[in-house]
Amino acid sequence: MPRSAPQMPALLAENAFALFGERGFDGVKIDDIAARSGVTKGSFYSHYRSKRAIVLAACQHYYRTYQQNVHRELAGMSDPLLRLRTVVTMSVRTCVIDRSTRVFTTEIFALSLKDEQVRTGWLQFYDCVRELYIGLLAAVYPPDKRPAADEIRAAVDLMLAAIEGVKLRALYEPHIACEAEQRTIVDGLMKILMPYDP
Amino acid sequence: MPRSAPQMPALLAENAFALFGERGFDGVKIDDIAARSGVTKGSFYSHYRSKRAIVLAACQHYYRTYQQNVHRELAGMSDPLLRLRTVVTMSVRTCVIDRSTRVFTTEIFALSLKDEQVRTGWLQFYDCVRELYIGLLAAVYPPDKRPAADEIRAAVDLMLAAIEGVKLRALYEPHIACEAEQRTIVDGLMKILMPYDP
DNA sequence: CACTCATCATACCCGCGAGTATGCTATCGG
DNA sequence: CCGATAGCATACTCGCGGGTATGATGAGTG
Repeated sequence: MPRSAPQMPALLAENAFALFGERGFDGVKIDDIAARSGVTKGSFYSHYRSKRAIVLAACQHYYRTYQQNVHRELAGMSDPLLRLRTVVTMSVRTCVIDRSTRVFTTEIFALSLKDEQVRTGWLQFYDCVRELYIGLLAAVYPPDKRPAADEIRAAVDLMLAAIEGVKLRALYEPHIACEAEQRTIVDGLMKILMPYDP
Repeated sequence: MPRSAPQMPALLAENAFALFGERGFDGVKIDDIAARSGVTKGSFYSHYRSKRAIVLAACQHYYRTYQQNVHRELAGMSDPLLRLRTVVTMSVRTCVIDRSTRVFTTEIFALSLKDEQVRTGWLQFYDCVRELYIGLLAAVYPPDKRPAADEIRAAVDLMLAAIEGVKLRALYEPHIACEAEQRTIVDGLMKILMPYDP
């Protein structure tokens, strides 16, 4: 077998993700992805059947990376409130502050309008994130003071909706998407999750 | 001068808006827009210089139509709370329930990533809407019980952010984007605007 | 050492759709 | 009634980029 086989599909997906985040799906050609991975178009097509396939692969790469980062970060952390705030902070950093990811996810939404598989992939990821937040938020309260399950769910849904809104605002008012504002945003989101606590 | 001159640019913009809402910017060819307007590509280009130009024109058409609808609806209405709720309801109907507008605005966001003029156009529109909401919300309170200006602004910002989130969710869970759910959504948004009132 | 087959490179094809060149036509000023 | 011209149609060009055909290479296998 040739030189660089086993990592190549993953490498292509990773580079595709990076390029898509820079220039959007339509702004990236197969040749670009191949070139950045040190190969040419011909060999690209021996790993992926079409452009759509690499887009899907890039999505999977993003979903996997996100989850890995979350779980790595949470690994040695036990205080429930801190765990919650950590994940909120990560979400803000990933979805709002980081321009590349913002571009990528915005493009996914536009693509979801036309492509069912992209849509279901994102939905699955989104469900995971939502369940994660529900678990983290529930853990903050002692069992006897814990709000009803549907209240928790509603708070999480609202918070996730607000993140999308903030992400959008960041697109138009870039000054809110900087490190300095991060704390303000996180505080606002925490307040949505726990409206009656400090 | 020929037959149907003066309305043609507006007609083209209107049809472009409709088509973009059905199939997205890339899914619509100049020929489609021209055909739907009863002309051919040749004459299209005597009104608009490029595809980008018609996209901009379609955006302007959307912004103008939205504002006209709002002001027409509010015209004979004086109760402040009802005025606020009316506009929220219109926003939900326009942005969330109506699939075509949802597609159109989602595409605008993706395009805004690449095109400065599209971005500034949207920003201007968004500012108008925000100021409109701030005025409507302030009017609900009697002057002596009115919250601080920045509290009102924060509530409006959060509500608008939540609309974006709901719009996004509607893309993935279409069942929430139906007439039946409209009331629930509006109630939720009103609660964000006025958290401590019935 | 031959044989195989996955990986990769080179060189090509081709459809699509934005934009253009050119000429027709009907309305309007004179 | 007669040019002038804006609005329009027809028929083209052409670049771009996704996808393919074909052949080289070299690592594992018997």
